[in-house]
Amino acid sequence: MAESGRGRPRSERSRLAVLSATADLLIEGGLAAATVEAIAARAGVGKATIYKWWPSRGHVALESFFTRHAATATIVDRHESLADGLTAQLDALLDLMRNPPDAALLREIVALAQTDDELRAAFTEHWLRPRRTAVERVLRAAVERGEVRPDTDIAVTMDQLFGPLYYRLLMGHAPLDESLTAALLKQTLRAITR
Amino acid sequence: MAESGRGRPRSERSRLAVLSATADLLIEGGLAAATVEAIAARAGVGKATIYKWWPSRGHVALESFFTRHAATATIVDRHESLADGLTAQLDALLDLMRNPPDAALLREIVALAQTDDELRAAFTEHWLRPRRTAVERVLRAAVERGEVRPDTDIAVTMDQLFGPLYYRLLMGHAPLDESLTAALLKQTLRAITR
Amino acid sequence: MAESGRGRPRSERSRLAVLSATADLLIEGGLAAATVEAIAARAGVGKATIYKWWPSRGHVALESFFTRHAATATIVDRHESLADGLTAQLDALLDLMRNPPDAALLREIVALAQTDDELRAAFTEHWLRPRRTAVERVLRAAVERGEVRPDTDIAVTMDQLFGPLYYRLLMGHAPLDESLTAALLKQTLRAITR
Amino acid sequence: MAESGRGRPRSERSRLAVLSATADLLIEGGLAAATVEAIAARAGVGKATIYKWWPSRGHVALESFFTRHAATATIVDRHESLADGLTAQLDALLDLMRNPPDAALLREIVALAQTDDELRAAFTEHWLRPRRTAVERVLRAAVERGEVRPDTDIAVTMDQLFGPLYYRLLMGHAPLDESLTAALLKQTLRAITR
DNA sequence: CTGTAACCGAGACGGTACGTCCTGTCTTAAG
DNA sequence: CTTAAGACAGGACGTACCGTCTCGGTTACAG
Repeated sequence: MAESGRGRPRSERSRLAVLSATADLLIEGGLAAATVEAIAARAGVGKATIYKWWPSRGHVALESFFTRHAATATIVDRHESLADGLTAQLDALLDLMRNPPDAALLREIVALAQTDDELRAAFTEHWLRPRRTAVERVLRAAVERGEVRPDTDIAVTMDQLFGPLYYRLLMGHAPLDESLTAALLKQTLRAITR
Repeated sequence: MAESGRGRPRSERSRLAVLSATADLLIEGGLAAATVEAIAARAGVGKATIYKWWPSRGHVALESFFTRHAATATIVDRHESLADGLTAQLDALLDLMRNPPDAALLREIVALAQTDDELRAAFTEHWLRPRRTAVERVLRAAVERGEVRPDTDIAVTMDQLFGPLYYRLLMGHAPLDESLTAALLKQTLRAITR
Repeated sequence: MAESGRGRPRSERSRLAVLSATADLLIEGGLAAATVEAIAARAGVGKATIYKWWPSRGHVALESFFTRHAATATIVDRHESLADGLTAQLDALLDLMRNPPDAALLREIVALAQTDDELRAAFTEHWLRPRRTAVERVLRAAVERGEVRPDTDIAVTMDQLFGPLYYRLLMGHAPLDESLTAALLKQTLRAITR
Repeated sequence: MAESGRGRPRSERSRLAVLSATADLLIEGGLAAATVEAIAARAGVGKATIYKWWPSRGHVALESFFTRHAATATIVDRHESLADGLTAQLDALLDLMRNPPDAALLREIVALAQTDDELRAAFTEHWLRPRRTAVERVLRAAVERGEVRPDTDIAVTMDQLFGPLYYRLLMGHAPLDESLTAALLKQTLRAITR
């Protein structure tokens, strides 16, 4: 009953200015520099405009981060072997984590998400889920082919693949070096294949 | 000699008042409530005294947290079997993570540590390391007994045991239920035993 | 055009709340009690708002002080005789200095002004200048009437009228009693009239 | 009754170190830099030692200031003429006020004295009084010689001589130039001589 | 083609916490 | 009993952001 389309529409111009300003600030000074005030000033946008379209600065950063890394989520979609499929996903994530600016941002977003439930949900939904879904497809295909034991707990298996990467990223107790994904994969395959 | 013992000595009374006030605030409102200002006010202590002895509020919270959980680090010290030794450590950590106040605090400390290198180092050193050391001892003993393959990467194995717990704690993509440690253990043992 | 009138306009409500809170605090505890923090708290205003519109707490106190004493500056504006004109101005200032709260505040403002150039300039401009201008007009009129010697140094004459009052106020070496202005006037008239 | 000479005597070494450190700090950064903490640190003295022997930092500064300017108080002590005696005193004070570091310190001491009654008393007693006494002696001698009218208010006369100097020093509304004392003297003599 | 609703930039607002500085008091060990 | 050292409680400082608000002005659909 007339409710849509009335009034001035959202300015696409502002949306892009915000995301671009945020990306710049993130590069220059990390999430700490991407305050709402700084973003608004740099983008030539009112603070209220930001609050109107994003729930918090974390969401803006997240959207900016997603935009840059949309591709890596869906790397695996072909009839790859189990090992190749998993390797592709893990290496893509490891590469990202080994790029200092990306790693810093990822860490800071996870940090922010600990005190911002909405952000944590968004991160889980739009960052973790696609990657887990891709890996899950690979694993389920291998189960069907009989390569992987049918009683395997898929969720736990994925946690044992991804978990160690985030664990090292966040805690810094051990390096995220190139051999890591191979070692993870080796042990995991031994655990889940017949 | 001389140089030490000069001047008024540090007040143990204040130290305890700070830690006690912090513990109260953490319970009541989480890390967000444990501001330096609130701690100082509640403890009847000057802010400068806090800054003098702790580098940041995160360290105060960390010390308060450690004090409460000092015991769990060294649970395993007997001639336990491989499975029992690992289970004991993992379950102790899982129990802590399943206690909402502890879980919330742990998450917030990890979050703070992402933008406070000194805090991250302290957390790694005094929280992660003792637990990893205990598990490492169990694993090495099993290697020597011939239970575990000698070419096993101990560090990666520990990451596959602990990592998934922190991963689920921080991301919230899956529950931290009682069956988790069992599943982790089952897969890991299959991967590392002959 | 444009550029002015942009953004939310300054809140008159806040301005008045600040001045009123300051006046209260000055009465209750003198300038020492009128800290920026206390003013902000009492006025229900953010500290930043105070810093935005006043360079220092001294300026707030000064404005509050001015508001109360705006009238006394322009007492003399009629065709008064030389003696009456000067007496009116001096007595008005002496009355103020003999009122303990006003005297205390005046002393403290002068004190603050010694380490705050901007405040000293504001005090000179908005407190001293109007009073000196009024007296200067009286003196110049008397010069034109031939009552006062034409070679009289007007500035020094005013310093000899006002100076002793501030000198006694600030040093406290002698009382500011009612006979003071009469004595000052008597000697000064003897010095400057033919 | 044994009461004196017990225990360690006051350290003259410390007293001098404090005064010397204060003098240095006053030169370098004015009274603002001469905090009790800074003096103690520079002098290699405990803060408590300062508080034990001086009521406030203002008194330390005052003593340091006095030490440097002890001479000027008693310039006049010979059988000088009225004009010469007054001129000598006024010019000595004006010279001091025209020396920027001295002027700044004098202003700041007067400022501090507005909120420190003990300091104001000390300043009046040891700074103003000797100078006023010297001038008073000159004036009274002139009265006795019949040069000055016997009904002259000596105190007010001195206020009209000294007051304008402090007034200009503190308010800065007019310069403290060389002609000032001459003008003051000219008018004052016209007012008080027969 | 005019009214009106939703948007926009600018930026002021009340708040909260920050980390620093200084005060005046105190608690040691050394002399 | 004084001293140097220096820790202590307290309190104000001036700054930085937060998230909300109030302006004047713009945009575009609806009547």
